[in-house]
Amino acid sequence: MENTNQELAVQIRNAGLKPTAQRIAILKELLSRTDHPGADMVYKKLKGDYPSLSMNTIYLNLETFVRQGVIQRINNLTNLGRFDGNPAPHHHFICVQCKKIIDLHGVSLPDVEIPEGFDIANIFTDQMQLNGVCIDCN
Amino acid sequence: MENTNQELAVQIRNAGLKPTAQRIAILKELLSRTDHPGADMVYKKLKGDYPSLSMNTIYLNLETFVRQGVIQRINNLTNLGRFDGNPAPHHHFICVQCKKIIDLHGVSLPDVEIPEGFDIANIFTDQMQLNGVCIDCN
DNA sequence: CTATAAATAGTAATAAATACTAGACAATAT
DNA sequence: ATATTGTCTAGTATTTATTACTATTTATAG
Repeated sequence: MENTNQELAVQIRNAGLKPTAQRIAILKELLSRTDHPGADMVYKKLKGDYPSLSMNTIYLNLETFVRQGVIQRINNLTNLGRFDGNPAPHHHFICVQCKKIIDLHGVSLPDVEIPEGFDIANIFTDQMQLNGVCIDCN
Repeated sequence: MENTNQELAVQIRNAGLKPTAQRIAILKELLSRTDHPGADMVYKKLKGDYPSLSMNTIYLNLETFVRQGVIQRINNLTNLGRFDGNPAPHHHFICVQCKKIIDLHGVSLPDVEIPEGFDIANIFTDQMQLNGVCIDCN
């Protein structure tokens, strides 16, 4: 179920954006792969077809797509290393706005569907990260 | 329940490390605050008491502490922005070793204790990040 | 077709993290 | 006490990710 450029253009226009060749290519690339790439991975892949493509364009458009709800950023959390003096497994809540991190205690196995060929035993079910908006930012 | 330098030194030595003044200061700082700081935040705080302190020392020792299980890194995930072409809320599994990201579907509210003054309504319970080790790395 | 507002490319700047090296320090053996 | 060994720190240099800036180009409304 590959998306045509036509369909992608419509999707982009519906988000209130101009469907440029670069945007279509970036979105198509994101939709065609399942590895949740970063900016450089997208760039490396598209550079062949669009030699003049700028890294800056990738960053700008990824951010624009996120803002318009066309895609989502997975680690909106923070690009900074963050540490916890307590090494015991526990959950963390991360405010997507101010990047505040709050401890959450209690242990439970979330009821998620486990993908084919995937071993539930290797998930640290006591070390989840929950995203949201903290009291202060709300 | 402030830890004494004595106690911290014991803890560091138990982890097989030399309890240097810098290490004690870094660990004490991490244990005394609840905001899960990054390297620069620790540095800024300690620079006053230890003018000769190097940023490099912070990085090295934080990593050393993590390796020895004295502290934990919260976003071991990745230092890269990562994106998902599907904007619909769903869970993600992240391999702490190879940084692979895998979609997990299904929605459930994990049974965690909510801290005082915290609003459960602001947690995106359908956008959790689960950590673990993927099949390939295991 | 033209005007204009938005988007891109390219370069430069910033910031986080890592690499490297020389020197300092501590523990132990002599 | 002195020498020896290995570990740790400071300081600088590098790499890498990201953002900022600006001139040029492109898409689209009029």
